[in-house]
Amino acid sequence: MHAYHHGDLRHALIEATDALLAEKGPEAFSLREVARRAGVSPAAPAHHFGDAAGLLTAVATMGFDGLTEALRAGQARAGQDPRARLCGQGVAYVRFAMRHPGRFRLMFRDALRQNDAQLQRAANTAFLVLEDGIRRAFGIAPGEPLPADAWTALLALWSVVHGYAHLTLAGRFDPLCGDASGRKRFVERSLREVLTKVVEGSVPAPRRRKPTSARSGPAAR
Amino acid sequence: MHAYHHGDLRHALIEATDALLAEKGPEAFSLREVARRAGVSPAAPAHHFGDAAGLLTAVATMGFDGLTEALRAGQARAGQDPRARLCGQGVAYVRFAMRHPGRFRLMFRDALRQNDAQLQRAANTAFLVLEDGIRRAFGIAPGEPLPADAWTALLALWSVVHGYAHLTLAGRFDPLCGDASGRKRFVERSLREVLTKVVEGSVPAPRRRKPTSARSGPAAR
DNA sequence: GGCTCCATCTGAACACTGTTCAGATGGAAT
DNA sequence: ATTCCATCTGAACAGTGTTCAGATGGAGCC
Repeated sequence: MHAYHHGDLRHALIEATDALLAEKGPEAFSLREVARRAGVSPAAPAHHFGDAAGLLTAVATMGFDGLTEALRAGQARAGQDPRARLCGQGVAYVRFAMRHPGRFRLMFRDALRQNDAQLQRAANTAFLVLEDGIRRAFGIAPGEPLPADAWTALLALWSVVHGYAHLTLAGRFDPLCGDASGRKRFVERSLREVLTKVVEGSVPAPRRRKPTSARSGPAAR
Repeated sequence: MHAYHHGDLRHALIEATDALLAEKGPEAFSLREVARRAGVSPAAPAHHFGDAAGLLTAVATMGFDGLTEALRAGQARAGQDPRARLCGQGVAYVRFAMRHPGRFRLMFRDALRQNDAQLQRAANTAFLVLEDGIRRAFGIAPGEPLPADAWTALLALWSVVHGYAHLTLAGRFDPLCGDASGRKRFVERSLREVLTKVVEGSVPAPRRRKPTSARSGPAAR
């Protein structure tokens, strides 16, 4: 009954791709394999995504949306102190990468359609969460351009979490922990220290208020 | 006369691979294309490298050797101040990535034979240059284990340069500079600031000496 | 109801990939 | 001069992404 007009094959293909990515990694991706898993002919995906790159781009877009959500949650869980919130974002960034290694690595490949509008929007949204955190910490209103110090802090924070995530996934830290099994423990212990050092080095401490009220002033939205 | 026994086909294949990587990137690598460029049958590489992964591993190993050299040079060019030397290494790391994007991206793929002895040695050697810089800055003798602060600084520095390099190559900073053409200028301007912030935040200032002698004391080798 | 339309999916084809393997080749050691 | 053997070929196989004419069947219209 549903050999044709599968329902939403589009969604099924995206899910199958994500599953394949999760268990075999992005290098082992195969369009035919995905079609096989969705129980469909190898030519079927072309009609929905045009290309293998099209399908991968859709999955990566979903990935960036997930990252955005994770960053927001990590930020919110960290309380009100702007620097703690930035650390919360950083931890969330790396945790996201460790929880979805295939997805994460896919998101920064050039096998994607880099000029796809949806992808650009999703990636930019994730980036804006970080920028928003920086604005808060530096007391810059949403419209204003960032001063040099803020740019530097933004780049430093983004680079450090991205590098940490990428190096961890590439197994480059494995000789430092207990060879890939204690990886999680190692990350939980060392990442926080790295983050606080970087944040303290490039983001100014919040202006002292009486420790009674938690509000941070009229600059914050 | 040289249809057979090419001389050193091994070397020719490595060079052809590197050239292909430079102009098309690692995602477009093809063993047959490399064989074609070396003027040889598609089965020839198998005898020297066994596998496509074997050839790529050899190229990546060469890449790590080059990175080691670049780090040493960048460190030496920065003078005697330990923190300046660390910044010099960081700049060299990112410049290496920008000069050899394909090579660099290949070096952190999992299409390699990660347990290859040569590769591990080469990668570890590059890492040790960075560790040596940290030892100098913290005044830790080569045999001694690193204290927690030094580990944190090492991870922070490595992560930040790696993340910066990777994000730049992925084009993730292009919206921030003049869309991919001013990339070089942007990097030269912002990287240094990022690096000094991170280094100053996680590496202690050298103990004050009279500004006459440049020697840094008996702790340094 | 019957009808047409059209997005959706198939099946076969094409060019390409990595890998394997029996055999040709020719330099080097005997 | 002859044997040996690392080196390389050519053909084969399975698997890949992509294209395209045609089958399928739901949705909308008369």
